[in-house]
Amino acid sequence: MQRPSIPKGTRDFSPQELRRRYYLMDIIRKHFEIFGFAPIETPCFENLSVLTGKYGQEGERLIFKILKSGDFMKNSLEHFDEEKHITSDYFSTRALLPEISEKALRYDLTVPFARYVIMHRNDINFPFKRYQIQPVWRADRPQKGRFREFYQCDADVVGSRSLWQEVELLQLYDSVFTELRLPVVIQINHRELLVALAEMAGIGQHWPIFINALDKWDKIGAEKAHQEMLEKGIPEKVLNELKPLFKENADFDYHLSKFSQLLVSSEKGTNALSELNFLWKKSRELGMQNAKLRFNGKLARGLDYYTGTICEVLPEVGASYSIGGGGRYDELTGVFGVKNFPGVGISFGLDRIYLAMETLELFERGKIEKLPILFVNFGQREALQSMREIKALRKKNIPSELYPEAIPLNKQLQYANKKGTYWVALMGEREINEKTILIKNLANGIQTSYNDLDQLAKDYRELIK
RNA sequence: GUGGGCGUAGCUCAGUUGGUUAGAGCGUCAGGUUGUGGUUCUGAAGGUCGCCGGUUCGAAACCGGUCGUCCACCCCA
Repeated sequence: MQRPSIPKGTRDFSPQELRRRYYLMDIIRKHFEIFGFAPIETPCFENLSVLTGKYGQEGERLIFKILKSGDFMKNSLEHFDEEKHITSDYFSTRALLPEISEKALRYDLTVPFARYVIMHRNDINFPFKRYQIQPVWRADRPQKGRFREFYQCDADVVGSRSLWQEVELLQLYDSVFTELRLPVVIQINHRELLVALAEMAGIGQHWPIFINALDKWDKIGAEKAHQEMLEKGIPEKVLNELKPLFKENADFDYHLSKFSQLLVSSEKGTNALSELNFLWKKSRELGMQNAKLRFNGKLARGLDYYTGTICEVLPEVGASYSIGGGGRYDELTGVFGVKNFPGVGISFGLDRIYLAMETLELFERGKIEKLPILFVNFGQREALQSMREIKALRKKNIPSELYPEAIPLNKQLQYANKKGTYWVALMGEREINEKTILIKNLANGIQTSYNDLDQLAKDYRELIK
């Protein structure tokens, strides 16, 4: 017999894990609503044409394509006989793709949202603030903190160029991570600043190459990055000017003033810097509860569609991968042939937030597992009386349940213990006669006799608060 | 797409230069305990050593292939 398995990079979620995920989702959703975002959902798969050309070369490769259902190869093989196909790369994946696939799993939530906005633009009241919590799929090779199926929690605003949206989104990040008690650093940069730098470096339209090398600065070290840029044709003189700009541990103001001096003659650069300055100043005046804002001139972000401010969230400790990211994309709907729908948005990476929370042991059991009180089953007569009490407790929103069978008490306690139950209720002959309920706290073994259901409910509510 | 590590019980892993019948801890199940769990004691079940081929008198071990998995790069949440 064949052993069953699941595709690599996917996971089953068991009760304890899923409760923790729901806890995170509930908090994120709550703050989305408080900030005035409205929920939408889009299909798990889109027409392939909606997704292609939006994510850059790397991203394109990682889109999961869905095979057509028909017998499409039959057609292809007929064509194969023709001479012109034999000489071409007809059977290369690229050439074959339109023949075998026209749909794909969504790669992120932003592009489907842009598609949604275009299709519903006559019904939408702009500026439109939407949130979306759904899985996305990437045909990446899995590793630590990287899955092929994972959840994104996105909040985006479409229809406003106001920088107050950016300020608000930073506040949103701060609110969520403050409630989660997860210390984070939000790194901020601006796409136009990078473009301006590339222009100054004299490599104009090849700025992605420059950005890519810049992005490696932290990973491979300043010297190697320097060397790589030289090889890519960036003048030594320019590099020497740039170097001090990427100084570690310098504050926002330091960076802004240094860049301003360098880019005085660049309109793009000056504009980007004034936008960054606005974000920085307003965020400071409003105040951030916990999240720390850092300027990072090396932050690039690979997705093609960003045009303005970009940001990335990292856990303050044990930071190896981002747990959120976002930015402004003023031209995204343009690729669908509709202009003037500027957008800006952020994403929370649920799975990575989960990992960071787990590492720092920030999941509190009482907040996450609202486990029911288990009533022991002593027999038919006691079970009926237990069910009466359970019904009353449930009406008070106290989770409770009856063990379904009258097996020996130690077996029932064993079950409760494994399940993680906080309280077991014993209602046997003794208790029925005395009109009481005996509560056993499994954490410490202490037993308390209750004759008032309201008091019992109140104490339990306190316990799982 | 590129590079590396690891596949032995449900889980984590031992297994000597290749040598008879493959082990431990945890977990599971049964019992000591039919109104007291989590501790403890006794016992039991559980394996085509990932798969295919090769070397050998003999392979869990060595070689080749293959599949799976984890990690790193690229990129990203």
